[in-house]
Amino acid sequence: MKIDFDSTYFNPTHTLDCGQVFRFSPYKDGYLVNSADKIAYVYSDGVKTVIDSDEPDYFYNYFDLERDYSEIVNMASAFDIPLLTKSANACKGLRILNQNREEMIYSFIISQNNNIPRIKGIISRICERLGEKRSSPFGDYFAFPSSSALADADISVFTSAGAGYRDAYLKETSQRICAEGIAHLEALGSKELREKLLSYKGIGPKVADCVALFGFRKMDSFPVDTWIEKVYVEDFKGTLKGREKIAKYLTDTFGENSGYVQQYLFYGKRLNL
DNA sequence: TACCAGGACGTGC
DNA sequence: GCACGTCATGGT
Repeated sequence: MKIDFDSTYFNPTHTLDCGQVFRFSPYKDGYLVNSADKIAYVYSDGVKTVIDSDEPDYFYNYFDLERDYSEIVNMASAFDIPLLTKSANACKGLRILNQNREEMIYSFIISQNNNIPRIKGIISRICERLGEKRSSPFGDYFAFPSSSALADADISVFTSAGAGYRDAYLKETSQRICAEGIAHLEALGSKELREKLLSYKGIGPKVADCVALFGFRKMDSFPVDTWIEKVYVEDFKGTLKGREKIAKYLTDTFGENSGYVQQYLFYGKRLNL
């Protein structure tokens, strides 16, 4: 089943390449996108962006298609910060995804002190080895492993996939989630969720903010990594020391718009706009 | 070779 | 509470 959307505010490249998602690959005129155990083919002709999937409802929500991103771009421009205005207008089609929560937890544990191409490779190999094989009109693929599959796996699976020292974090946190589930996280407010996430092995402030933002849609989260730290120093002329203090300053400044602003700035800085 | 990448943990103070 | 060393791995 296909659904289409105005491509001005839905650009597959911007949306997938901005660092919020790690499981996608070029395919024909666009990309194959994997989330949890699902797959979609997304492509654009410059006028319409099309989602082709057996799970249209899931991906309608996944790509946040109910939201009007013209308002988001206007909001970002209104702050009158050069990099932010430039990035928001160059990346009008960047949308914040609603991703699978457990997948976000494990993916961003892997992301720490790592780079995006390598993160994608590690996740891909873990899916191949522990995820269920599925078939689709676009070919076979692997689902993201369940927490029980991760918890039961020998730790060497993570190590040999390239996870390095993060192997023990994956093992320990998957065992905890396998035992506790994550349903109790869903009702929490941003602050309480962040605190709870920090109690998992391998989740620190930055990873917690990414999980809260991309998995739980807590838009008052502002993940501060090396790139945002660079933005803070170079573009904001900030003088605060320490990522936690910088994150507090940025969430105080941008409030419920933090998540959108963060992605524009992160992607814009990486693209050297 | 040393440094960097969507940092977090353990220890010492 | 804060500072600091350490933790795999691949690319530049």
